[in-house]
Amino acid sequence: MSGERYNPREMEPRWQKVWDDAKSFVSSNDDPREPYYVLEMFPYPSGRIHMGHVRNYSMGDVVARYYRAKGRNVLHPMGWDAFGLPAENAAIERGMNPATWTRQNIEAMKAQLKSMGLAIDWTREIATCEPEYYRHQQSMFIDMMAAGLVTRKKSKVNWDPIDMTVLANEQVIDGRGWRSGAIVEQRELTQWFFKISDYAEELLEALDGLTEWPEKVRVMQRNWIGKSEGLRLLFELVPGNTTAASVIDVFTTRPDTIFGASFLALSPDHPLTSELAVVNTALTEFVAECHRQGTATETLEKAEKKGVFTGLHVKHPVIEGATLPVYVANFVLMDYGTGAIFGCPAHDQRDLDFARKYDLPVTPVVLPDDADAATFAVANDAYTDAGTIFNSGFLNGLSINDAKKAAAAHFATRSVDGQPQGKVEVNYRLRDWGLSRQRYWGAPIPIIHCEVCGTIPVPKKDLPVVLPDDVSFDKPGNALDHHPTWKHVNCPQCGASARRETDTMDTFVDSSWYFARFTAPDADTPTIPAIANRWLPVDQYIGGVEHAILHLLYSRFFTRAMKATGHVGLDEPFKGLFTQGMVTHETYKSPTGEWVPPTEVLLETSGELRSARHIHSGAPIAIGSVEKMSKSKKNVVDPDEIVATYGADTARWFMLSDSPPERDVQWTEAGVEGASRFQQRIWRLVGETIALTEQSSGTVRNSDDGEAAALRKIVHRAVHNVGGDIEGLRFNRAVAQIYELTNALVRSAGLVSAAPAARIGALQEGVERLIQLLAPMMPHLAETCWEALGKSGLVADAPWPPVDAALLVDDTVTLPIQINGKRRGEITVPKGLPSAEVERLVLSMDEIVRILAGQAPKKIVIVPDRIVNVVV
RNA sequence: GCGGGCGUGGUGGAAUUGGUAGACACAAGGGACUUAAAAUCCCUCGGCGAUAGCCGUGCGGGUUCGAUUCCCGCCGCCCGCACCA
Repeated sequence: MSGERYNPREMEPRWQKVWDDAKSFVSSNDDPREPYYVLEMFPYPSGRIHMGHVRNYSMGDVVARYYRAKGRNVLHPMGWDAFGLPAENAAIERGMNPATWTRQNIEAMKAQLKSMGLAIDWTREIATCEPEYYRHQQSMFIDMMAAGLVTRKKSKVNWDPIDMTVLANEQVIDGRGWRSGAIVEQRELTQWFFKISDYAEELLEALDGLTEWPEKVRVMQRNWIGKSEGLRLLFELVPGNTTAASVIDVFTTRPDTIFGASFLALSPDHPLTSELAVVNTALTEFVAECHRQGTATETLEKAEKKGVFTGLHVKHPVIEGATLPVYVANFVLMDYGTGAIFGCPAHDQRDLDFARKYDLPVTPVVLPDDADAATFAVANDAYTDAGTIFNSGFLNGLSINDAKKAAAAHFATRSVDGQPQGKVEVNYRLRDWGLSRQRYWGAPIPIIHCEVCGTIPVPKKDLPVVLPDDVSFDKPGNALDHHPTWKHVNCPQCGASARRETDTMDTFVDSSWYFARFTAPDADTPTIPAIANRWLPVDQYIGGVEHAILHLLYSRFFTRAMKATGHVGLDEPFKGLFTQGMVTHETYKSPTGEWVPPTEVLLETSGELRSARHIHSGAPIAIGSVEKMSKSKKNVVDPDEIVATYGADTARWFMLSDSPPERDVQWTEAGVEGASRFQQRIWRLVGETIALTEQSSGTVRNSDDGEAAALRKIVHRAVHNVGGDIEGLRFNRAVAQIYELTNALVRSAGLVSAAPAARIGALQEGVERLIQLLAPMMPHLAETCWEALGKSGLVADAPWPPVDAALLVDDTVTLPIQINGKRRGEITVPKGLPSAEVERLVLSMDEIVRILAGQAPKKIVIVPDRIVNVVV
């Protein structure tokens, strides 16, 4: 066997079959060992895996295989986020049934994933588009409805005119649909909502407990929930106004600045605005203009603060006899607070811009600590920092915080319109989760609309509500709604003819609980709570940061909703979260400016200079910037081709090397070649080791010498470090450790032939450990080597090698010697040698005596077993 | 604008609580083997000097015996949010 190159194309399928036949990665719910649940975000079955998947699943697989070796009962499943629009688009473009298209894609991608040799329990595979899955989702929807977690309401919603469906707030990015990129319109529709806002405070507070999540994601969620504490304040309209309303309700976080109020402003969408606009044409025009500008404009920040006076005035709430004009202003949002504000120009930049434009008074009421009350004035920059309240009657002299409290207390005791004028209120930016989608390829919402009985949940015995197969997509819009018979049913309560809900659920509902379904994928109920509670929360969840809000926030809510309805017993679904970086690649452009795929580019180097030309035409190619792999820039590398050329292990190894996993990794041909060479190097090392062992058979293996002892130390250290790095998800460092160990073993193998047999024993043991360390990352190669070394069983089943703690510590230590902080030499001394002794040794060294040249040290700093610094 | 992160050789990146900066890898250069190539092996590889010297972790200060690490002030890049009252 030695001398031959390792052939991954031959060995990889072989081991995949062995693992399959041995059911190596099937996990049992009855296994008494401590469970460990590792999960990568399940893929959308687009038809082909991409390098991002390879990176994601390589990481998860290392974790899964490592904890298996550590003796944990590991759950590492895989499924398909299988509902969604691309299937419908394929149906429209190719006349294929969405189910057929999706199932074909799943088969193709499953074969690709299998070729990666992942340690996945395929017996638990689920696809969200199968009735066996979504029936439970429908059942939970009904439970959640009964628990008051679902509502149906008419509201302004985001309408995507290309995908012809409603989108949740979280799915609108910069005013555009997250999938289609179309500018989103506002429409009034009656929709189903999950009451996620009921959990705003809980979802916010629990973020502090998610210590194994990236800070970045927690901050993003915190901002998204957007808590602010303030005061609801009623302003009385001055009698004689042209409206039936008697008060305007305002939300503020700065009640301390109330004495500086100089106007009120309503949102263009405020009900009072609409009422007044009926008779006020200037206002009507202004509102229309605001709507034209919309929310899509990216220059909102720079947009001029504009408004129209309504003709109304309100009483100033704390200055007797004073009134404030009421405007409609373009910068006031209807969907935050009450849709109305009071403007305090001196201490809010927007209010100041507005006041300057319309010549409204600017009265400072917060005095900076170093300013003079007699001269302090606000010019073009509002003062928003700390200070003392002044110009403010009963609030004078207070700090901002004390003044907030005092103002709140004041308004709580005053009454307007028969209610307290001021009420402390907490506001959240988080809106309820609109889940209705006007599309076919999703889980049907299990509701029947009856003229007599109203909206009635489908009785559970009638679940699932199955999507019809015989649909046509010849008309735009919702194919379910166009189906000739599907929606016509009888009311389950009164029997009268009724209409099925034709909206389907947002696909983010599907992905909000799949991790729980994996724990009992064949159960008759959505979960088996005792089993789910044992596996959950997911110990390590791995995926892209693009789901920081959408999927991860929804899942956190849904888990709570499942708890409220008795399906699980926990709040947080993911204990550890890791967000991996993207896979990038150089981009290439032809002389005519077209993108050229890497497969058509021939790279050349002469010295440090790199150039490229077209592989066929020879035309020069410009090497462009490094970008995320994307079809549009054609800088994608197909995992299938990599697996076919180099094997899965090489691809996995490269994905784990060099770049820290949370950062982007650049795919390069040279890098893959390097990974492939390393694979061969391991194989040669194993071959050499076997040859050496055979030559020395019969000699005593356990005698020892210094070389062998040194090698053992290196090996144990590597085992210790690699384990720690995998647990900390520092795969790049684990890889570097393995390289170092390999280098040491190769060196040792080169020296061993003329050496005592003891060294062969140490070498052989070291190589076995190396193979075990390698096994989570290059599992096929590791099995091949394990077998060649004559080890019984699979390395996949071998326990993680124990570490002899005694071998992790040295009995001597090399101390750097600094003179005035600069390294001037080193000394090797027994560990723990008293400082006085170290000092004596150092000062007697020729080297040091020479450099000191007779100067007497002022001070000698000795950090035991660390460093010596001589100060002169 | 607000929030988060980052800045180290030609490149990706290492560096416990402040303690030998540049591990490991890639690229490059030189050499060995070979008829040749590939593969493999050996050597060099932060800069300037080239003797045992000096400088060096974005820039400028500071704290310290000692700073990539801590503090203050700048500059630059990336990501997220963005009229949130």
